[in-house]
Amino acid sequence: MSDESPANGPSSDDPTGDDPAGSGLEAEKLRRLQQVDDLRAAGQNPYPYRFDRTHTLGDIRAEWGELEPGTETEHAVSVAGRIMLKRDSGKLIFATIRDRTDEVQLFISKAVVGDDEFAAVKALDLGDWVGVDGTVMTTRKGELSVKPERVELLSKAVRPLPDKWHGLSDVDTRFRQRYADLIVNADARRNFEIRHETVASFRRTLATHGFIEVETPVLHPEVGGAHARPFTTHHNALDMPLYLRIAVELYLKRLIVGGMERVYEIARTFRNEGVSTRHNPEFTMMELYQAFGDWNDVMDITEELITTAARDALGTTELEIGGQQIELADPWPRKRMVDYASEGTGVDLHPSMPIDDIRKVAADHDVFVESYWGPGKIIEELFEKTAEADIVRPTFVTGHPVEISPLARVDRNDPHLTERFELFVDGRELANGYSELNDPVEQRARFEDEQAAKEAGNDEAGTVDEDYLRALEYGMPPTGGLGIGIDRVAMLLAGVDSIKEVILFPTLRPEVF
RNA sequence: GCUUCUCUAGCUCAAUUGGCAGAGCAGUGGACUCUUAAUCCAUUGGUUCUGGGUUCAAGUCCCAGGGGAAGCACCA
Repeated sequence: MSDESPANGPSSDDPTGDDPAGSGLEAEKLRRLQQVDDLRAAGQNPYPYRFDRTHTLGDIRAEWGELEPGTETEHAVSVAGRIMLKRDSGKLIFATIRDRTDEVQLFISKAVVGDDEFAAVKALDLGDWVGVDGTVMTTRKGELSVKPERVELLSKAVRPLPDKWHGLSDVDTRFRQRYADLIVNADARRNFEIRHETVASFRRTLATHGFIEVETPVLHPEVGGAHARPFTTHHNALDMPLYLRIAVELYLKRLIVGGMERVYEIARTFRNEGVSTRHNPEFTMMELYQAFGDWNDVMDITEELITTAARDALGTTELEIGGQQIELADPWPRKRMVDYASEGTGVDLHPSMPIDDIRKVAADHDVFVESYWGPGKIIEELFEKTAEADIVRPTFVTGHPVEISPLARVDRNDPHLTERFELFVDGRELANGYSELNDPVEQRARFEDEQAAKEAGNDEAGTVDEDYLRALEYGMPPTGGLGIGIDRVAMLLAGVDSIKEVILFPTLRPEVF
C-alpha cells in the first residue's frame, strides 16, 4: 500500500543532460529541450509572448475554401495553430496545423522562406505551436493551404503527441490527461462542444421566458433539497461544519418567496456516493423555479429546453436513442409511476394499500425492503425494478407518492400522490420537477416525517429546515420547479454511454507519479 | 463495498502449449519542389503496473498489492 522506497526510478526533472541511453520518452524530451536551449543560444525565444492573428483557420476555409486547384493568391494572412502532421518532401514541407476552428495545410517552400528558416521549420516537431505569415493558395490537387513567408515558433512542445492516427484509446490516460485527449481525439472535442452548446441553449431558452440566473451558496449549513449523502467540511474561523450542496432547491425557492418570480441556477452539485457510467461525485444540475406555474408548465419547458438544445447543438431534433429513431419534437408521453409499477408487477398498486400487501409484492419481485419504508417508497422501488430500464423515448413518469416527495405538492386529485414528474430517456433519469409545496404548515409536517425517517435509520432522509419554513411563512406563490441533469442531457445529445465523456476532468483516484 | 475483465516501447497494438519481447506510428540519419496517416532506405528506444512464488525456463501459470473499465448496489 504505502510505497516509501527512496529509489523512485528515473525522474523526469533530472536535468543531467547527456544520457542517450534513457528511455524513449526521456531521450525524446532531452532532444527537444536541447532544441530549446539551442534556440535561446541563437537569440530566439522558443516561448514568445504573443502573436497577431488575422484569421482563424475556419475563417481561411470559409473565405477561400472554394478556390480552384492550383491557385496562388496575393491574400496575406496570419494564422496560428499546433502542428499535427508534417510531410517533408525535400525542398518542400507540408505541415497540417490546427486551431480551435479547423485544420489547414502549410505549404512551406525552401525557395520562399530561405535556407535558414527552412532548416528551422524542418526542426519543428509534431505538437509545436506556430504562427505563420503567408499567402492563401491551393495545391495542384486542390488542397487549401497557406504558403508562409515566415514561420514563428510560438511554443515548443517538449513531450511527444500520442499516435497521430489512432490518437489515445486508453480510457485511463484519456481521462487523466484530458489535455492530450482533446489534442488528438476529435470525438472528445465534439462532446464538449455539444455540452457547451447545450448549456448556452438552455440559457437562451430561459432568457426568452424571462428567467434570471442566480448564484446561491455551495457551502450549506444544513443538508436539504434531495435524498443523498453529502460531502462534509469544516469552516475554521466559524468553527462549524458545512456541507457541499446536494441540491439548490431550497435556496431558489427562498428567492421565489422574495418575489424574484423566475430564477434558475446552473449548479455544480456534490453527492458523496458511488461512481458509475451515470454518476460523478460532482455533477451539474440546472434548477429553475417559476412563480404562478405548476408541474404542467414545468413539463412543457422541459420539453422545450431539451428539444431546442438538440436543435442548437446538433442541428436536428431527431436522435437515435437505444437503437430507435426518436423525434424529440413529438409530444413526450406522460404516465403515472403507479401505473408503470402496476403493469410491471401485474398487481394494482397504490400508496393507499396496506403495507403488508405491498411488501408481499416486493418480495415476489425480489425487491429488498428496509423496515422503515412505507408503501410509496416500495412502489418506487418496484417501478425502478420492473419498468425504468425499458423507457427509451423521453417520457414523463408522474405522480410520485407523497412519502418520497417531501417538497412536492399533493396531487389535486389524489391525496396519496404528488404533482411530481421525472423525465426518463433510455432508462436514465434526466430531470425531476413538481408543483412546489408552499403551505408552511404542511411543509413542517413533511419535514418532521423526514426527521422521523432519519431517526428510524434512513440516513439519507432530510431534517427540519427552520429558516426555509420561516421563508414559506412569508408566503410563496404557487410555483413550478425543475431540476435537469446537465451531464445527462449532454450524454444524450452526444450519444455517449459514460458520464466521464462529458465531464472534462472526472473524479478519479490520484495518479501515482 | 462486491463480481468479472484489463495493464507489453512516448502512442496504437502483436507475441502459438510456459521456450531468444515484435510491428506500425512518433524519434534519429539519409533521398525527394505538390504531399494528404506522404513515400523509400537505414536505425535508436523495454524494470512486459509493483512485489512475491512455481519452473531448467514466466509477458504468459499461482498469490498479494496498485490503476482502470464493465456490471451489481446506492443515487441524479
